[in-house]
Amino acid sequence: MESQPTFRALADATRRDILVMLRSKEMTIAEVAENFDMTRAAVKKHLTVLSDGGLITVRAQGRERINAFNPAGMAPVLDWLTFFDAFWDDRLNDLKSAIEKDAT
Amino acid sequence: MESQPTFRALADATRRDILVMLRSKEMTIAEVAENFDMTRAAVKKHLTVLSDGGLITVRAQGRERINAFNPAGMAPVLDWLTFFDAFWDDRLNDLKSAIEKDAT
DNA sequence: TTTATATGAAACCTTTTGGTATTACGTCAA
DNA sequence: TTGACGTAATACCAAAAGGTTTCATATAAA
Repeated sequence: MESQPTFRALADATRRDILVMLRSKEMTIAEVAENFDMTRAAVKKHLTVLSDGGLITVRAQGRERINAFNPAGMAPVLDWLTFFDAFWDDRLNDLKSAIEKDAT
Repeated sequence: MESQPTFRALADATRRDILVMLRSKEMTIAEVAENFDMTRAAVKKHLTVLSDGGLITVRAQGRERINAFNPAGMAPVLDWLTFFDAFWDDRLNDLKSAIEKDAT
């Protein structure tokens, strides 16, 4: 699996913000663009990069394009991070409890 | 905490490779450079980016600079990833077992 | 059918990035 | 002290990245 496009997609703050937004709700390009101080064309470029990185899926609905967060796209990043066992070992409990707390 | 420099540092494949190398052994700039087909100056730039991202620490030892992996530098990335609870929920068991297996 | 809307796509611009080459500086060893 | 060595710093270059503008196309609505 080619992880480079995924890491590249996450390297930009705007794209990370888009992902956080899409995490809770699917959105059209125009809807995403409303949240940023840039043109729709620029936002569309970011969405393309996110799609190339496998982090979102895009489906057509009439003349609109529905962008949705794709959790599975995170896999390459997670796989890479598992190289750092000691780090994860220290952090795993914190992470787990954070998730469990959030699931309350 | 400013996470942008950390995400940026991880966006380049050469820098990720350097991190994997430093994970098991501290190295001077020249030692790191031996493993890549580029000049020491280029490698040094990558090390500077990694340092800016908090992913490595650098200490002087005579005329040499010892570069060491800094696990704590991963924190911003991990913190950001915890936004995606559902994803982590699906993957947590796999990750945990992978780590436990590796610790054998 | 006309017209407005949502997106796609290309051309263009500026800044950043990844790389080289060159030069200077501090340190170790003979 | 005199080189040799490891690194720092600078100038420079090509390509990629992030953005805008403009125009074309497809669909929705009047």
